[in-house]
Amino acid sequence: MGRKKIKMEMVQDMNTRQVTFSKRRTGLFKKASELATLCNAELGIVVFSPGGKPYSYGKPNLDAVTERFMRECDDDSDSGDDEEEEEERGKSRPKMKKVNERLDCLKREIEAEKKRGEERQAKLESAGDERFEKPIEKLTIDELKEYMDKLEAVHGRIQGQANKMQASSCLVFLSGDKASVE
Amino acid sequence: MGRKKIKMEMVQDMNTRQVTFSKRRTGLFKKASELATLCNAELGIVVFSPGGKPYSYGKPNLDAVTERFMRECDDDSDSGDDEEEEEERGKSRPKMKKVNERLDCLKREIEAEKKRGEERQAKLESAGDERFEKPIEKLTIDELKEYMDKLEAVHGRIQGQANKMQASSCLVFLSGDKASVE
DNA sequence: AACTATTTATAAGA
DNA sequence: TTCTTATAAATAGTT
Repeated sequence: MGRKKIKMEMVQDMNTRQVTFSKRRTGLFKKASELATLCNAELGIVVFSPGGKPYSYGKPNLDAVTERFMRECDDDSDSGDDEEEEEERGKSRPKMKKVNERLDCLKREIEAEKKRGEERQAKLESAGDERFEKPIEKLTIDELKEYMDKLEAVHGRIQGQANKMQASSCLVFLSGDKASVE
Repeated sequence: MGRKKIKMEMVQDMNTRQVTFSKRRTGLFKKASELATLCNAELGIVVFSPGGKPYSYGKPNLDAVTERFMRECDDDSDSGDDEEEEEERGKSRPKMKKVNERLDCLKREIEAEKKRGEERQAKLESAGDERFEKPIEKLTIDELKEYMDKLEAVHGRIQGQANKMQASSCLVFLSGDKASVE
């Protein structure tokens, strides 16, 4: 439909191709809008120009159409696509439903993990200094004795450690602040 | 473009509307395929018939176009949609990129949470009697002092507790084994 | 971007 | 649904 009939193959001249794209994209979107209006149909189009720029049209809007299609057509394709390679069917489409399920699943995992973590943290905290306080009232005499023995041992080790440390700090002090201790 | 010019409004007669949809959908898909061929452009279309049946066209196939659009056009809409209600912009589109980011983010959260959890678990397990052994060598003098103070305090409390317990055990002994101690 | 000779799409009818 | 065809609409090449 023009001065001449053209062959249906890629337009060679880059400039002409860009012009053709512009004109025909406009025409396509107009046709789309007419179809939508006349038949009260929902529809969405996405096109990438030869330069890679995206253009879209949608009624009532692209998102609504996309979502509806994702939701309703996860498994049934009534499409007339130009698909050459059919092999990896079912792997290509994102499938929002699946993605959302996965998201929910991950969220639940996180919650569970956090809860477990908090419980451990609580235990840890109550196991630290608390160890020196509450439990004691509930120990038997024998347990107290055992505990005492441990304390004595630690006490001794601490004394030793403290002595060693004081000794080295003395050395540091004596050697002035040029030397460092490993 | 037919025997008569028609008004651009929804075709009233249900039957005629269905026919119009069929013809125009065919025309639209043909136009789309021509645009794709002539300009070597990727493009995808989804239409819902008045009866709710979905039809799609895509080159090289719908999924490729959808994914590319999702990936590249999360924020820039060069669209000419018929959107009436603009209020909830940014809430409607699923936005695969965002979803994928969110997914990755959640995965990382889980990993981090699990690691923290394991660390806590490890600490918990080694926090029992180990507390009395390994850490000491790595404490500073000040920390040692603080630790000592705590030990002294516990020591005292244990003594007190032991005394109380011995006292009550004496009472128990004196009163025979009929009485019980609270 | 505008023009226009031609081609193409399609409304109505069968 | 498909075919036919008079007519409306789209557009290739030009300016």
